[in-house]
Amino acid sequence: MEQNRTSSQTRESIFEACSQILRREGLTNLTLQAVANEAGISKGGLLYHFETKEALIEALFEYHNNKFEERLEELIAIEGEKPGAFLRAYAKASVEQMTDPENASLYASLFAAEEKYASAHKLMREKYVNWQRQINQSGLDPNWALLLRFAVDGLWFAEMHRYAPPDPEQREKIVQMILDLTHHFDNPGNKIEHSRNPKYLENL
Amino acid sequence: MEQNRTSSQTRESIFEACSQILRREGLTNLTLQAVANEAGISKGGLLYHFETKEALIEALFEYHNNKFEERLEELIAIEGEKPGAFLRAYAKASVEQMTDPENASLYASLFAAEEKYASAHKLMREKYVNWQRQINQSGLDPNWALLLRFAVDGLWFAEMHRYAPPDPEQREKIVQMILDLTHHFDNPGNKIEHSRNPKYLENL
DNA sequence: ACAACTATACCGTCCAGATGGTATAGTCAA
DNA sequence: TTGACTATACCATCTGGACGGTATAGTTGT
Repeated sequence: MEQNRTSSQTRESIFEACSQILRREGLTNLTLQAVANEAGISKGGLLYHFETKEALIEALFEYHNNKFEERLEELIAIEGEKPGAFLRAYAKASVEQMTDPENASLYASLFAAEEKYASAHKLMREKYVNWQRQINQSGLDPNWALLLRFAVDGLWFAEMHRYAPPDPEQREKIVQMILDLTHHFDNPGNKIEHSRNPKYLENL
Repeated sequence: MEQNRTSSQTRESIFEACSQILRREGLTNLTLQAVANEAGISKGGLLYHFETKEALIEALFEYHNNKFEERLEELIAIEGEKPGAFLRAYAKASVEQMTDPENASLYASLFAAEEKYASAHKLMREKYVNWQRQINQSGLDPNWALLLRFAVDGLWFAEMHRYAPPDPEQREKIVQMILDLTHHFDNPGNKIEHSRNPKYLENL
């Protein structure tokens, strides 16, 4: 006879089952029955672990977020304490995620799920607030840093939805440009003035 | 007796009905019956105009896309033929859309709908390919132009999902930065080299 | 002018299938 | 004994879609 799995093993297999279904068939086909089948348990067993579908999806978001943040922490450690370190780690972690072609459809489905499941959306918004706080504290001019965050997020957006994404070579060049640009405006005392030839351009 | 509306009047009211439902209640509640109620027609009448729900949603995407592109054309005309003109118009049109607070939830729902309705997704991907082509031809260095497009799209992304978006003042500053940055690298002959102090920074 | 006809713009009803969720009774290994 | 399930039956609700029918507008032949 097979041994019963532990609760945490089963939970992990449920998360992977959800992810597989989202990759293959999208959010529409993510039914409780389908998840149970994919995870090799019954629907009753699934509902033993997650009381509602919304609770399942919220936990799924936590699962993927934790993976991303663990990788982010590693990359932050590698970058050290230099100005812009967090932003560079954020860019690298984002690119790693989006580069995996299997992930594009998974993340597209997850973002779509946020529209339906308010708790998942709330979680993501809190994550972004937290990342934005760290971007603000990364020792760069806040406006410049935010512009670079948007460039990263926009690249993610393009890859995720396959909206005219760059080919791999161009993507690499652009990522390198973004990383390079985090090495400027290190002095947070720099004030940005807006004119035809603004100060933040002269400083480069 | 009341006069029948023309087909195009009814279609417009159907699109607006869809949009209102998406703004208020999201994609989950965008049912044929709900759309019919909101538009003041019956479900049968709705299906007279759109044979399937997917056809309705595809047409809804075309409706909103046309509005965006009409405004984009206006702004392109205002910018004239200068290098980067398209990118500036694209940025301005995008900001105009996202600035309207009612639109945030509408667009979030529309993007979520793309995950479910392949024809709508296909339409959007083609639009982006077209915009990207014009960005490439706008007289800026292609890599730099794409980076700026991503900054615009990332801002849109943040506003749409309410992912730690900037407050209005900061948003305005960042938009101004993006617009300013389209005035550089006017010479498409500029080649970008990647080093610790790349050429594209020296040129500024 | 007017009847005959056609096309358009709907309405109201019905339906098979799927969904999330509940309830219950039982299994089985540690 | 208890935690971790399985298996099955069931329910209320909702969904997109198909259908037959109807009212009005416009066109055409005479």
